[in-house]
Amino acid sequence: MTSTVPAPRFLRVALPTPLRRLFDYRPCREAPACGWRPGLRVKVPFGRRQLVGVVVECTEHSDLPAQQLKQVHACLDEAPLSADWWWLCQFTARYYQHPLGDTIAQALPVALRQGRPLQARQQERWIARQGDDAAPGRAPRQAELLAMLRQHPRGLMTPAITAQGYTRAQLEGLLAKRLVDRREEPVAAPAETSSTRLAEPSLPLTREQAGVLAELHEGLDRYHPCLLHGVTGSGKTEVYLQLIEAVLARGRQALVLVPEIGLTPQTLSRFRQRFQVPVVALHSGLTDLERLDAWDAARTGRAPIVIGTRSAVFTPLAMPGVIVIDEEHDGSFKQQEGLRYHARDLAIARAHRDGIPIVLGSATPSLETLAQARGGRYRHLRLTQRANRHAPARLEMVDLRGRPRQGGLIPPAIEGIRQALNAGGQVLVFINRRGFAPTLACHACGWLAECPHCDARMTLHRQPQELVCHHCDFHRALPDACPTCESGDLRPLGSGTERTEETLAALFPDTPVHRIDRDSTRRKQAFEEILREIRRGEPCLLVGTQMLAKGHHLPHVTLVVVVNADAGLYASDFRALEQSAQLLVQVAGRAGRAEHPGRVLIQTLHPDDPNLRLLADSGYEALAGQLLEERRLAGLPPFRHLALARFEAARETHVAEVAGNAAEALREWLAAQGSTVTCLGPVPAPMERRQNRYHMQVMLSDTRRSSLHRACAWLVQWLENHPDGRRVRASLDIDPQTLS
DNA sequence: AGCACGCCGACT
DNA sequence: GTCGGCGTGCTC
Repeated sequence: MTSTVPAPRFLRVALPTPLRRLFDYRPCREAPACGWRPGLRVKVPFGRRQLVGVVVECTEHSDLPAQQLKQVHACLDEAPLSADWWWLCQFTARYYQHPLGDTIAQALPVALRQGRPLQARQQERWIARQGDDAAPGRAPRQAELLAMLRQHPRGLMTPAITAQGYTRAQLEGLLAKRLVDRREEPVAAPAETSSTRLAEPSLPLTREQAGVLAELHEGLDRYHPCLLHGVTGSGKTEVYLQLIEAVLARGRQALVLVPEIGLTPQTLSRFRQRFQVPVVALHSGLTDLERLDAWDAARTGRAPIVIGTRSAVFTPLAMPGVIVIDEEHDGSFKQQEGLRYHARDLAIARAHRDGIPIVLGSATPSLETLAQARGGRYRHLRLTQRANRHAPARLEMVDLRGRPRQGGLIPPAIEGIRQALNAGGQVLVFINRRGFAPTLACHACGWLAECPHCDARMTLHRQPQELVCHHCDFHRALPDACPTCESGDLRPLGSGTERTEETLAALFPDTPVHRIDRDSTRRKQAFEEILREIRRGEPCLLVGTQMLAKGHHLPHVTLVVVVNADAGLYASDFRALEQSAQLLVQVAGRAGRAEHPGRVLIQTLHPDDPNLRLLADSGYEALAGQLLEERRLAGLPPFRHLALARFEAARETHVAEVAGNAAEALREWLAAQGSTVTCLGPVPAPMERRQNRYHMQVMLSDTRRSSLHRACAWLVQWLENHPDGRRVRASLDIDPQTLS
């Protein structure tokens, strides 16, 4: 095929390698129909292997002599990948200072990264011809099949038909006799067939919801960032649904991002039940090809609603209409390795560029989002009333000091549990450690079970009985005697979910106890099974980690016990308090959704902690205001922006040396530039040794993103060029979520 | 990151 | 005598 546009001499290609540069190639003879353009996928020879890359630039010049350049092997696409997707890749690579090729690789479904053609798989739908009573002559099975198909006016897919015991040959027979039609369509979200969009009517709105929705309707045709700040049970989801209804009515698409744990079958079915149109979900359970199907359905606009977790922010949309970020404060929106992007922040950039509204929903907004709302940059929409009008559960502090503990619980808490169970309620015991006990200690000499590969204690597990490091997953058998003094007096120290479960089972032998943590729900479906059991409403005890706190409707829980609030409240990380407050409020939101107002007991060694008191007496927003003030004074986000350079190597001396050199070089450069950027460190990372690798970090901060960006760019360049850069693994975390 | 090439220990 | 440990070097 010849193109009217002359082929460029060179193609500059981004490839999935950690190298921060592009590679020049000569175009192959066969140009794509559209001519060579940025955004086309190409297969190229690279070293000894073949890689799939994306054309970034078509150019007449290369820094290398033409004869050194290899030729593109083949062009994989007929047209460039979506422009909005391409823009987002470039924005992401620039903002996070990550190699473009690797960014692209993250933003593409695996199947496309591997060079599959950009199209959804097809399936066949068989439809009986209307108003035709003709029979297939002397073919009884075909007649039966035809009768069955006539009962399905919209037709059936091949697998559904063969599952009934019919064969392909019978279908082909009917087709040859022109008694049925065959239609090819994409597997995910086949072209829309229905004219009505709603499958079930919208719920009536409260006055508050209606007001919020009216404000959202106002901004449908422009960039309109909104914080939807609604207490648990105030009906945020209904607002999303009705907003999306309006977006669909304009022929546009909605992208909904939810936390990792939030993409449950219930969430999905809520959307699927409401809307007649295809709802496509992007979650970790999809196969590579299913993901490609979904991606294509979104890209072509066949799927009006796309729901997914963090990585779904990269899904291209043919007609973007709105982005919704549910539980926007949730930490799972930030990727914690490699390309450390924040899906919420990228979504904001995307909405801005597309000129569409974006709704950030939360009962406990992040301080970043709250500051934007307070500064008037985001519209602050509030839902203050629970739809069922019940008062929220109050937080009650329980003083841990000097009280005997059983499985982490002290007598007043145990008494509270007994009362709640006697009243027919369910009780949720929230504990932030899985395993039996945080560690094993020798009572003769004080020895503690430590991980040989990390600066961390090993956690004692009972099922199965062993010591496990939660940082590197190292397992070891339980010692019979202390490795140091040979005493046999080894005892578990502290409590984890397993121990609390055991204690509760002994204290309340007539009540079922369900444990919910990563270990007990490892088996697929196990979590769903337990949740179904819980929803039946019989009195029971639930012991769990954060998994339980987030997003699940547990209408029969009337008491929540937080075993130890102090771990989060007094952690050193600058976001610890914010996150603990969010978690406590979310946990409290689990209690008393039914007829009873519900109680939340918080066990703490510091019942008079001013932050805890403020949260209990005045609520999340009051505490958040206080925390924002502290952040301002401390020069922390959202008032200053941070970037963290992490250094890691097998040898302690190497990390210290290289990180030191890098920081020193950077400081010199900053001084010479007269830059306002602050550079702290290097300091050892909070857990310096992990999996036998040593970690140090250098923190950069500034009030202006632009100067921080320049400083990071310089540091990245230095690491690239300096021989030191190759002796350690260095990575950059823009807007780090934690400093550990 | 891959994947090579390149020089020193315990095995068929 | 080989298989294989991971050190360093390159990829248009």
